Amino acid sequence: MTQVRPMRADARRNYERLLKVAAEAFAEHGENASLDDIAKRAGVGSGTLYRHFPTRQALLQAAYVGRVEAFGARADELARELPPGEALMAWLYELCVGTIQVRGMKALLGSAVTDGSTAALTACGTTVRGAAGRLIEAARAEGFLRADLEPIELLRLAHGVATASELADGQGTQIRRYLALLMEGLRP
Amino acid sequence: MTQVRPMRADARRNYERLLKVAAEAFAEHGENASLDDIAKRAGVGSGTLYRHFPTRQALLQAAYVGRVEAFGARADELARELPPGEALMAWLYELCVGTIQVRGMKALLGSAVTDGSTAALTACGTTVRGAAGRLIEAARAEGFLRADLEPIELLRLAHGVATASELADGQGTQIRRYLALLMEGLRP
DNA sequence: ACCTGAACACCGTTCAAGT
DNA sequence: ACCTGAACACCGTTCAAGT
Repeated sequence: MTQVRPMRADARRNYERLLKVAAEAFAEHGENASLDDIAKRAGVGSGTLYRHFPTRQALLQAAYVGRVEAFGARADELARELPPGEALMAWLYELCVGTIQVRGMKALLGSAVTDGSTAALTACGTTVRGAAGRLIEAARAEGFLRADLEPIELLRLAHGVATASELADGQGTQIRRYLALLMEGLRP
Repeated sequence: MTQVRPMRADARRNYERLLKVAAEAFAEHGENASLDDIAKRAGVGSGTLYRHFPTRQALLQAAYVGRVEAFGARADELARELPPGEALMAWLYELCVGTIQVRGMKALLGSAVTDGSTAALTACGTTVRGAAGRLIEAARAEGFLRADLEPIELLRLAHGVATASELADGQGTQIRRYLALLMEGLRP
């Protein structure tokens, strides 16, 4: 493993300010928020932004890792509170809500379940696939889910449900309905 | 009704060249193809492009109306050739393939089934909703489809299936599978 | 009536100069 | 080692001048 030397104090400060501002900017303007604007608002030169985050995806990912990991933790929480079928359903619902309502999240979660994704993105992908895998296994054991469905496939279909619901009214009012229709087709 | 005066010869020539070039450009670069580039390739000033097509959506729509109408005609063709359930399935399949493979089409079909769409876009929406409506009614009469599903909702869900399949491998190899899973959940 | 293309504002990205 | 910001290439959109 390559040891990561601690950042110089000013570098670390800039890094964190960039993340904070980026999260705000993506939330406000979506995944295409101006990078130049983010740098300016963080009080750094644009070169500094590129030094820390070479691509837009890298910044987007860094800005939202926390939220993605929260989804992972939430899966286990729901697994403790609810019976398997309901836990899976509740988690997918929350995931879809986040996909639509947290602007920028859709792009991130989308590429997290895309076939040829970069290694960097796989961090989010691993988290979310792991969480889904645990819920799915339990739901399957109870006969709520057919056997021939990979976790990543269910995540893609849920992403599709979020997309469909977004087309409906931009909010998430149809998520429950569309999710129920989908799950109906995924029974054993 | 407002009578539309015929265009001046040079205007009509430019209009058609723009459409032709735009269809190529969108197919090649997707819905965000450079408008400036389209104008240049069509041999007109950028102002001329804006005169004919005030927004990107207007150009996208004009460039692909033909294809959308072909989907409408194709629905009736399939209805004649196949039993209702299969006709609906086959049509949705072709629609999903188009959504993924014809770059730029996804944006257009998406906004055609979006809740608060502009009047201009509703042209595509009307065509595609009408076609879906006819197929759905027949499939429902034969007991292939639950009663509480609007045509536009099925179109949104199909759009979701296309999205999910796009995440899988960028091609359409998973469309049939995901569509089958969806339809399973839409039975009466 | 219609077209042209310069002009403006904006954005992403790179890199030489600076500390 | 890290930061800055000017510089470059590109894009969307408008509009005065031209036919």
